[in-house]
Amino acid sequence: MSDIPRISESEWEIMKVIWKQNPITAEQIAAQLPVEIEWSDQTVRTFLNRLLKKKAIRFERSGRSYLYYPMVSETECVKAESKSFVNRVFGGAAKLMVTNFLEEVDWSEKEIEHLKKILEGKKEEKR
Amino acid sequence: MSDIPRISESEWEIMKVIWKQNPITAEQIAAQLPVEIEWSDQTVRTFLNRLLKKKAIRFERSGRSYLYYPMVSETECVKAESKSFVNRVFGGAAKLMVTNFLEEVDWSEKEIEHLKKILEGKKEEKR
DNA sequence: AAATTAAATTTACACTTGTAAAATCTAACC
DNA sequence: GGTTAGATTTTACAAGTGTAAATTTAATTT
Repeated sequence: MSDIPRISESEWEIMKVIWKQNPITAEQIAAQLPVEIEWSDQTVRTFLNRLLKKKAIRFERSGRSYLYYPMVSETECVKAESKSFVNRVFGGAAKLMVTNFLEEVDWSEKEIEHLKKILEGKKEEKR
Repeated sequence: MSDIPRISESEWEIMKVIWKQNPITAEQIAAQLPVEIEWSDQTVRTFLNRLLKKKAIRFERSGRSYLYYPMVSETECVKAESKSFVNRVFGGAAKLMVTNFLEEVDWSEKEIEHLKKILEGKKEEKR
């Protein structure tokens, strides 16, 4: 198990909806896509079929329509995609990447405290 | 200027070499790709041509071959690609992403200290 | 049971990507 | 100046993507 299929950019949009709520029908998925996405219903169904073929999702028939379920977890996919990204862009140096982002992002004081707390926790673990 | 062309996974490999060293010939690029990449010379040249077409690089003739130069900076591209990644996978929540990585990665104590220092600096900036 | 109709499946088509082979160009050498 | 060898450019082709329209299937309604 768990070799994650490669999910395209558009397919990610679909997956995010399914992960948030499932089982879910094609129609509901179309309705819950972010407003800036303007796909015809057919387009949504095409992506659903491709995700089915890739075994990223499955369905059960219910009345005249299908109920879709994820077959891969969001965590797995996030991990796989992150790995691919870090490899491509940072040559695998996840640490460089995080450092980069820590510096780029505009953190509030509260967030800074939170991050420091995480680091403290990490440090404890090491003992 | 500076609307970054979309650079594919393979093209990134080429770009990384060009960024590290330029001007550079096609042959040198092929030679400097990581060992695990086994592309024929033709393949490398195909990617070079695609990058030329996308205006990600340019060339100057030198003797019988070309010298290639980047037209987009690594920083710009890293930023663009990071943005696309964070949008796709974390719905734009860079902070969530960083938090995620902070927790996932196995940091050494030294690194933890370094990160904390960065955060301290960030905090200072806010005053 | 036939007709209707909403949903899924198949087909379509252009563009990108991975992977080169074939063709062409041209700087250099004789 | 013609030949050649090395380099670039063009062409190729299958798989993946974005975007749907056309077709088929099957649950509902009459």
